[in-house]
Amino acid sequence: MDTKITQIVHELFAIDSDVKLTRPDPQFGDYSTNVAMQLARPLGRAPREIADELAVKLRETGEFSNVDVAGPGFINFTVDNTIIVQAALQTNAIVSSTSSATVVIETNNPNPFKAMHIGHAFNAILADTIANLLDVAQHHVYRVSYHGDVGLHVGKSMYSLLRYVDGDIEKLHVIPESERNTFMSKMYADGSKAYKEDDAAKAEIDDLARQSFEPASAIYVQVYDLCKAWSFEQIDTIVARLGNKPTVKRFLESDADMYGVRTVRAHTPGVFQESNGALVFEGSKYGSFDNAFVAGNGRGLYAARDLGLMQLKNEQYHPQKSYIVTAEEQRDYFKGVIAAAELCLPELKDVTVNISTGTVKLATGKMSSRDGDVLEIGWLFEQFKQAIEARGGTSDDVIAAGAMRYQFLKVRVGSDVVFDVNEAVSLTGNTGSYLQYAHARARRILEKVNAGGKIDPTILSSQERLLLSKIAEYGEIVERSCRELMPHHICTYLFELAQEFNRFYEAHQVVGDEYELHRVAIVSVYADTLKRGLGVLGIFAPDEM
RNA sequence: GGACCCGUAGCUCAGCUGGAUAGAGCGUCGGCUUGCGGAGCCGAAGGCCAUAUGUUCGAAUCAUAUCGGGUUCACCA
Repeated sequence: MDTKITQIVHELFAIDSDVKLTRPDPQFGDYSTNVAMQLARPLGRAPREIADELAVKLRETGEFSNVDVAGPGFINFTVDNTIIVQAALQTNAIVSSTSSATVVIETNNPNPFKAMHIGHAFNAILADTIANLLDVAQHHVYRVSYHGDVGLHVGKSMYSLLRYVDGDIEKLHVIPESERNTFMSKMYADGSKAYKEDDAAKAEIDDLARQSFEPASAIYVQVYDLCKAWSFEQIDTIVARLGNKPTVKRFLESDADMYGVRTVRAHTPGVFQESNGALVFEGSKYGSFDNAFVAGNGRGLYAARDLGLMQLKNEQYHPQKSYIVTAEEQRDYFKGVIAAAELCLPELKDVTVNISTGTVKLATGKMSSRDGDVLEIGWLFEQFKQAIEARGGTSDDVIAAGAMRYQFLKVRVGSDVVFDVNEAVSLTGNTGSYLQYAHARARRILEKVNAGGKIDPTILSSQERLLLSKIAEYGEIVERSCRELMPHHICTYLFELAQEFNRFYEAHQVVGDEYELHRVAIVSVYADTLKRGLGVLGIFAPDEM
C-alpha cells in the first residue's frame, strides 16, 4: 500500500518520498499518511493543496473505499471490510528486514554462592524475552548463561562455610534441599559482615578468595564443588520456573579468566598500560572510565574475565551479535570493556551489545540485600498463587510466572520497575493475569460451539471491525518490538487487544446468535493472536484458570 | 566535580524515527448487572508533558541552558 503511494507521489511531483502509513484514531480511518506535509517544504506549496491532489489520484486507484484529507494535510484511508478481514487472518507475515544472523545472548547470570532475588528475576525474564524476539526475527539464537564462580564473593561465602563444616563435609549433606537457598544466603551474609568488621577475617577471606582460583586444601575443594553444584541446580530451577527457555551453555568466570588475562598481557603496552603493577585500560577516552583489568598481584579482574568471555563466545559460536543484559550500573563499565575488546581483537568489532535495564525498586522502599530487604522469588510465587486463589481461580507456577513476567516486561527497556506486590497481584487492569483471563474466557466460548465458520465481511459491526483491525496490527507491533528489541510494545498492544475484545464481547452474543459461526470465527482469530503474543513474551496462555 | 540516564494526571507508566483534541492502568466519583466466565464494560473529574530559549508550517518528541532526581568515576563483582 505504501509503495503504491510512493509511486503516485513520484508520478505527480517527481520526488522520491519515504511514505509511512500510520494507524490513526479510528474516527479518521484505517490508515493515515502525512506525506503531503513533508512535501510542502521541497515543493514550496501548501500541504492541503498537495494532499488534495494526491487524494484524487489515490481515489482513482480504487483500492480504498474512502480517501479523505483532514487537519493540516493528513490523508486518511478507509479500506473495505474484506481487506480488514484478510489482514486479520494473515498476521504472521512478519517481514524481517535483516537477514538471519547468528546471535548469542546471556539469558541469566546470577552468581553462585549467593541467593537469587527479584532483581535476578527481572534480568533473566527480560533477557529471555529479548531472546524470543531474536527468535521471531529469524536469527539463529544461542541462549547462554555466565556465572561468577571466582573472586571475593566466593571468599566471603567460603569463610562462613568452612567454619560451619569444620572439616566434616557431611554437615552440608544433611541440609535438606528446600533449605539450601536460605542457608547459602546466610553464609554469604555472615562472611560479608565479617569482612567489613574484622581485619583478621578480612585477611582470611582475601586468601579464601584467592583459593577460588587455586584451592589450597582438599576440604576447600569439597565444599566449593558441592555448594557450586547446589547453586547451579537452584539457578536452573528458578529460571525454568520463571518461564525462561533453557540455555545451551553455561560459561564460567573461572574459564574466562585465563583467556582474558592472556589477551590483556599480549596487548600491554599498547591497548593497556602498566600502572603500579596493574594493567589498566584508559576507558575514559572511550566514554567509559579508566579501569584495571589485571590487578597488581597479577590476578585477573572482572573486566579481564568479561574480555575473555567475549573470546570464548566468539570461538564457540562466531556470532554477528552478542547481547549482554545488565543493570544500568554496569553501563559505563561495559562501554570500556567493549572498547578494549575491539582494540585487542578487531574481529569483535560491533559484535557485543550491552542492553542496560533499570533497577527494581520496591514500592515499600528501596531494595537492599544488605538489610535483607529483598524479595525472594519463591515468596513472590506464593503471593501470586494466593491472590489468584482468593479470586476462586486455580493457580500454578506457570500462571504465576506469567503474571510476574508481564509486570517486568510492560515497561520500556531501561526504565526502572517499581514493584508493588499488591498491584502486581491485584489481577485487574493492565496485568498479565488480565490477559491470561481474557484468553481463558475466549477459549471457553470456543469450547461450547463448533468451529468451521468464516468471518463474513459484509455483516461486520463497528465493534467487530475495530477488533479485527486491532488483530491485523499484530504483525506491525511484533516487527517493531523485534527491530528495537523492546518487548513492552507487545504488552501495550495485547492489553489494547484484550480491551477491544471485551468491548466486542460486551456488545455481542456469540453462542446461540444468528451470526454464531461468523462470531466464533472472530473469537478464534482473536484467541490465537493473543496466545501468540503472550507466547513471544514467554507467558503461557491458559485455557482455563 | 566529569560522564551518562531520567523528569508526562494524586500514584505507576505508554507515547519520543517531529504531526490531528497528550493516552492507559490504579485510585476517586457515577452508571451498566435475571451475563456465552463481571478478573468486565460505559461515563466523569484529574495535565503550562520540570522550567526557559531556540530550530520548524508544526515540538511531550529535536538542540542548548537551568532546576530537580538517579547511576557511575581502576587493582570488588
